[in-house]
Amino acid sequence: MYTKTGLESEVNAVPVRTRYAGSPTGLLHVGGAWAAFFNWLFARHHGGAFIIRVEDTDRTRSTEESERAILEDLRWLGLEWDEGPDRGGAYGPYRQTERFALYARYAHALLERGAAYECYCTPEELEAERQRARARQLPQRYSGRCRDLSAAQRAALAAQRRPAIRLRLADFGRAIAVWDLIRGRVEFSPQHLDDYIIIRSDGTPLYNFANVVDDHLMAISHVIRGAEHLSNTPKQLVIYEALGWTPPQFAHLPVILGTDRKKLSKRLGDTAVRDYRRRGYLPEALLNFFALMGWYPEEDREIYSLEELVARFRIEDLGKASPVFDPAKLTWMNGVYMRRALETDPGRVVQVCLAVLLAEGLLAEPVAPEQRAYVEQVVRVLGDRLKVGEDILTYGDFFFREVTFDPAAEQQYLRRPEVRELLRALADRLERDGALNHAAAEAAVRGLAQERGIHSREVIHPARVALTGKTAGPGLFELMELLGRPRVVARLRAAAERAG
RNA sequence: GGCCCCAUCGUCUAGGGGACCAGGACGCGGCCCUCUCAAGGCCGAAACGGGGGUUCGAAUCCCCCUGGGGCCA
Repeated sequence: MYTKTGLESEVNAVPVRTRYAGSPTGLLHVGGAWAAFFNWLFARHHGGAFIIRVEDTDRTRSTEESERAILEDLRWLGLEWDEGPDRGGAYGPYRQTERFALYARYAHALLERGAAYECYCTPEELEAERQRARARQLPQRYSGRCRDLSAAQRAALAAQRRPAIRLRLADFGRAIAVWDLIRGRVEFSPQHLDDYIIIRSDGTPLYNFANVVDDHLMAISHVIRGAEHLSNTPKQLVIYEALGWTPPQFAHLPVILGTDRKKLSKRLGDTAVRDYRRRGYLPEALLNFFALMGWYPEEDREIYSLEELVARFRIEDLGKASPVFDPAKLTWMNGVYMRRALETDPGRVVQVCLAVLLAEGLLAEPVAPEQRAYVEQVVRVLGDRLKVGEDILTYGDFFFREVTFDPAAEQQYLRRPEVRELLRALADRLERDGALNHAAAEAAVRGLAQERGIHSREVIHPARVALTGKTAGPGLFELMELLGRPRVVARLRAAAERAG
């Protein structure tokens, strides 16, 4: 009955159409972005269409602002879609709240065919039922009380309240098999399934129903979604059959986990694409990283261009096990892309860093050309230390604001009796000289060290702390040149005051 | 509680009966480079959850257990 898919069958004549169906109840989650990416890859690989559908039936939690933010982040990632709420298409509307008439129509079709029935139980009664079942450690299933009401009973109840609509499922009579492109055949026995509500008494549709109606009406050929929906699939298949529809092919992706091995949650760090965007990650790095969760296009290789990923994508190659999201590896990968951009397109790195500086309030819009040029210089000096945009702050904040002394650094290099005098002497030397460029800075520092008969390190380390507040960072002479003589001299003298 | 899914280094994974005393990457440790850090180079520690089978032979196939995850308006 449900066998039309077949694992080994090539994608058939049906045009490939995939979709990302998210709820606009917050920012785009990395798990959602990951699923969206695989849908996008599959569609692009097959020259098909990628569709965005907004599942906003939960009106209390859905917002337009969230929808906008999600679309914006998807676009930022580069996952352009062919149809969606903002650009329309032949299968719209693309928001579920605009499709209620369709759900009502098919719910009634189900009712007429006897595949669904009206249920007059109240949410309170049902909740109480569940509580009792839980207390006795019994399966939490619907009693079926309204399944076979007589016309008279129904009329009596209808006089009092509006019914919900339930799908008839528990007495379906035979096993339901899901053919999953990743997992193979998964069989469910309807005895363990429950008559479930497809339309609430207030008329709003539930996920398992709206999803089926939309996927069918939008001619979705491949439903690629998280494994949390695998148990929903048999319930959905019953609707396809009752309505005489051919179901799409299914592929259930593993669920991305946090380092606690639980579903990725905010407690353990950033989980929204927006978080990474703000911190100065590159979209192509994010996508490359996503590709390596649950999939390895080739052996012994991690860096791929988008084109390569599109060309290689095969849904059968996806893994079944749930990957743990590892931000450290993402950061490493972003560094690879940043270094590459530094060589081929430094303007991009500047752009990413600029955004961080603006967000931090260290620069304000509009950014003047000379400010931008200054940032370009800082980026050049910081070089491959910039693994993510926000590294401009971790390694170079002192280029944009007064020095903040790292306590450990100060303790190690400024709390020495001879340092106060040494920094003053360096300031004196620099003040005497002309322009402060790399060579002049080096000459002054090395000259001072030689004069004192000490290693240049003895001057360099305290000077770095004096100028930057840190022990780590760009080369001293480069940063001195960029800082310029007035700031260098002032900071050396100020640090001398603190020292000793 | 019921049903379903999953299981190789800390993490992402390669592996689909002999090519594996298990390969790559991140992270971690050491060394080199060096004014520090970063990058880079070299080296290293680090895994087939357990138990039964099948087989001449199992990380690879089957079963059980254990563990993790998901669904049950």
